[in-house]
Amino acid sequence: MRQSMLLIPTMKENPADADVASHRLMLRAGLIRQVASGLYTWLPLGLRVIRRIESIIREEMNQSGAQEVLMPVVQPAELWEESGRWQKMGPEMLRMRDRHERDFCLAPTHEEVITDLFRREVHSYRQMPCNFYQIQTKFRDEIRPRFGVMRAREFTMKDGYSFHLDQACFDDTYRTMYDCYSRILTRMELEFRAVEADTGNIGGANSHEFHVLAESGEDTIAYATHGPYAANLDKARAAPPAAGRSPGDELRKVATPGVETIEAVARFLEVSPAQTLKTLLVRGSSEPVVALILRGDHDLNELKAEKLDEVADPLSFATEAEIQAATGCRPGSLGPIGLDVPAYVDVEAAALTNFVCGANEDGFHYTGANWDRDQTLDTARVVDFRNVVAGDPAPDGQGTLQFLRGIEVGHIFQLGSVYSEPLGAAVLGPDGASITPIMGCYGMGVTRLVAAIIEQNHDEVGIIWPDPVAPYDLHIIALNYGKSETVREAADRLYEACLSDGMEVLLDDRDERPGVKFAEADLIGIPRRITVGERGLKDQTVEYRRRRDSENEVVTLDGMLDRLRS
RNA sequence: CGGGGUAUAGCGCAGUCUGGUAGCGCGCCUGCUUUGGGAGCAGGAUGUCGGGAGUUCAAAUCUCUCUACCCCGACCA
Repeated sequence: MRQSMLLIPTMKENPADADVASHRLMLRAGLIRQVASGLYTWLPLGLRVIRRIESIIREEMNQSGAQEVLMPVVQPAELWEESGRWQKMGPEMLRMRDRHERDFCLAPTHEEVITDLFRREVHSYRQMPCNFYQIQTKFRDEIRPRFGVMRAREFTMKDGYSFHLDQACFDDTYRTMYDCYSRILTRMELEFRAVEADTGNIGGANSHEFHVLAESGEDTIAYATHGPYAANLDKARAAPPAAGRSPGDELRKVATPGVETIEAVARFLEVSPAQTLKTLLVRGSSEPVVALILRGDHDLNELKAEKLDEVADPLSFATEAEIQAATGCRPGSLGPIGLDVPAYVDVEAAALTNFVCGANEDGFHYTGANWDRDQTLDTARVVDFRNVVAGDPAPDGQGTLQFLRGIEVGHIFQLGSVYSEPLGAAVLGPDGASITPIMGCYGMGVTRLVAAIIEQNHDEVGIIWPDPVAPYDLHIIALNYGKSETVREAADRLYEACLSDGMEVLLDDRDERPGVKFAEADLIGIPRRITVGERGLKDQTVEYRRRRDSENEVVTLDGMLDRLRS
């Protein structure tokens, strides 16, 4: 393609409202333009990247035995009523009415439609298993779109759905998809991690998220320094604590006037926060409030806590008034000893001896407190509900946990029969009995991948596309193309040679000054660049350089032509 | 939804406090010069100052109101 024919509106200055690198560079390099919050137009360069990502995904999915379909973006309410999600889905599902006053939605996902297809068309165990996928637009009315296409409302996703007669067959396909996802991300030259993830309300043993590692990522992932363990912080576990010292200290009630935070208590009593207990009150599922007791230096993991039987889901903290009503004291002086509400104790908090905790009386704390001697510990309610911290022992004992930031670009998990069951999808088995299939679901964010790739591949001056996803393979910079006959001839020859070789090549034939061309070439980030100028052509040479490198290689024009043809 | 912020030329911003008829840089157009890292000179075009209402002789500026967008917290590919 001749650059003079392409709309690549680059920007010299940084757009005011883009503060992550990928968003800034996508705007500056003319890949996207915002239309409204969370809605973007993809310009020619950006679209080419999407297409290349899609074709890698397609190749790998097809090779893994999945078949491509295309489902509608606009879907009838009836299907969603069958699954119960018309009611269950919140305002992130955009609903609308047609001219006949029928309800529709813009699809945030496609379980209902694929299950509907399956139940209509697949009737025999002989046709099983099935694995479908599509690459298609999703719409989710996100509360707060941000970071450009990283979290847009309209986005492109590869979503796949598989159907199985039994668990073993599902497990097999799950593994295949896991490997497929790993290959896709590897082919894009991304540094990524597959991590154990929260399965949400669907359950099932298997769920993995695929995270592209980036400081700007919205997720925290924990990984073991000397083993395979890796998990989203939401779900990460640590090895249980060793037994503590034997209790020896005397229980003492000390005055701590006005000292209410863990930091203040620890400073005031000259102990480490790790030697204190923190007592949080949240709303209960049956009781008005439930206590969650953690070690002072640990944070509550809200997802884990939410799953505890007696804790209300979704999790919500008790207000100060509710705390006063339940305990007669302010939040800063709570503790387990003599506390008259149901309590869960985190395993690490349960392992403490001679600890400091609130005395359930304003302005007082206990020191030298011990479980069982001073307060009975209900072992049935000793569970893990804290966030792991860096340095915790890995759950399998292989090293310690460390943190990384990640961008979630893929998620695979088991759906069980939560869609096949209510929608009545079933096939007949060899014995004539009806079998409700187990389903798997496999998502990958295509447009998010564009941003993730840039997060990992850029420098101060622009994008550095990895070869497999670059919008063009080669950028020919023709200096003074409009005026110099020699430059034009040489550049055209190179250009034609590339084209006839089936290479994707961009020829900068514009009437711009060299500085402009170089700066924009760096910004756009096409991985290989040939500079054609009169200076080199005097000796029949051109310059070749990879975007990642800083040095030009001088090559004869004929040598370059040979190289391109080979 | 809660908290914070912004809205002035295509982009980035000043002007708003202290009302007086809109400006800077980049970009765009024309001409000349220049041509290996975002050129120089000269000339030029472009604004319902986010919308509406109000106060005033006079509003980008003051008041009220609506809207859009951005940032920080709960969702997710």
